[in-house]
Amino acid sequence: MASELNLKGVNLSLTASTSDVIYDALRDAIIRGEMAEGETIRQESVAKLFSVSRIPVREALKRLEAQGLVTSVRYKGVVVASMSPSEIAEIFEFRVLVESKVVEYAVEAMTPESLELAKGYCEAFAEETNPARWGDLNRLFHSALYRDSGRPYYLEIVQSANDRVERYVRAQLDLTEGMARARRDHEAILEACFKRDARKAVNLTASHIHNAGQALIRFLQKRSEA
Amino acid sequence: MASELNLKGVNLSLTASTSDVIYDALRDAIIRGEMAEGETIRQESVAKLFSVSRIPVREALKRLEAQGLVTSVRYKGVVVASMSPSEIAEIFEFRVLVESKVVEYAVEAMTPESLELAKGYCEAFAEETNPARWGDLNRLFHSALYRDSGRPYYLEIVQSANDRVERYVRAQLDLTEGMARARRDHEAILEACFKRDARKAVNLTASHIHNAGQALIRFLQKRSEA
DNA sequence: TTATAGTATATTGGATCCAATTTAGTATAG
DNA sequence: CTATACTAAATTGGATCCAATATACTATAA
Repeated sequence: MASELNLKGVNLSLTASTSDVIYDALRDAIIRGEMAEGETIRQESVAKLFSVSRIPVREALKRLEAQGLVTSVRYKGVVVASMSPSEIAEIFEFRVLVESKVVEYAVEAMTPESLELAKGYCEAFAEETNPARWGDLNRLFHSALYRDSGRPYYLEIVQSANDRVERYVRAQLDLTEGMARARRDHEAILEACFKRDARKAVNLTASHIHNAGQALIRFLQKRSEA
Repeated sequence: MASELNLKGVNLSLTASTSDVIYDALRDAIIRGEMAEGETIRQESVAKLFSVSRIPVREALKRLEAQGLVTSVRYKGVVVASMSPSEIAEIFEFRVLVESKVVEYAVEAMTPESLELAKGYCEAFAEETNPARWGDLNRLFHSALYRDSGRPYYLEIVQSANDRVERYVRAQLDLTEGMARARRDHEAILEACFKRDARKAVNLTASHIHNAGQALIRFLQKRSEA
């Protein structure tokens, strides 16, 4: 019957199958960095965790594979995908290209509600003391800025790209300097949006993402040398 | 043991599972337009076609769903995804943005082999009389131009975007004017690449995709009015 | 002691079976 | 004749079972 309930603005479709639930949970665990890269995901252990058979687990894993979040080897299993610095750098470069465009489209169309929403997340991000929440608030802030772009496909792609590097972004945010810089960047971007200064919002978004990527690469190289 | 055989430049990994084979076949059928949009795909009929059970079919369908090529409704089945003109227009706009960049990166790095390959496909495209082959040659030509970009992630995204609109592009190519225009565009782009004129190659690629998108939208609107 | 062969266990891929739900079809009431 | 309620068939989602393969372990030989 596809009944739905709308709760706190979150739309929970009751048509979700077990496989969907498992997909969401695994995706969440991966992008949050709760599973180490290279770690193999055992079908049986996931199945036990959710008290189901391996069938829906396997379907969830196929979807994660299609999204590039895990890689699979026949008769061996799937492992959490790991990315080389150059792969990460490429994704950040791509994000600069696409998210800049999305902001450009969004700024002129941005509703007062979206601006307020973004402002709220920006403040919450700046005030949040629990590092575990920074990643969420960071994404919520950017999503709020993008939502009025009128470009659902771009947003889908942006989400997918962000999923792949999310774990590294979070590691970067945990560095206090990374966090401080992100906070300043966010405030500047938000101000440009309030002023409907598309050009400025685009440039600030581009450099925000670019700089985050550069810092992240430096961080990863430092860590690999140690 | 992951043995592989390399045949005519195509790398056939023998590690492919049944589910992979089915995924490839269905994806191919969908993007070639061999299945009507909105058509529901019955698990059992696909399973019979490949003489297997529904299990690998379901896994293949999950992957297609993650790629956006089909949409699924619980207990009803999956249907071949259909796109509205505005969704198609968005993808073409996106392709202009991303593929232009890819060409820019590729032109300077393009090897003589890639140039010859592109030339070969360009000529084959121009001379091919069987419309069913135009779509393949069109994609092979563009892929040849992109392959030296050094941006595997961009290429992944470009492929995914093209998959979604491929069926419509083919319909457009079938219009003789569409084909004639594509041929001229290809030759001009190729010439710019041979001359290492990145700026020109970028501009030509952008307008090539842009114009194809515009023509396609007009075509679809005409057809819907009739 | 170490390397190798062989066996046992663990794990994945696929087939078959059952449950939940939808869809098609039929009968009945108005 | 049409609309509705009921039943049967078709279809999907999930569980359990079996086959194929990989990994871990053990024993044996040098």
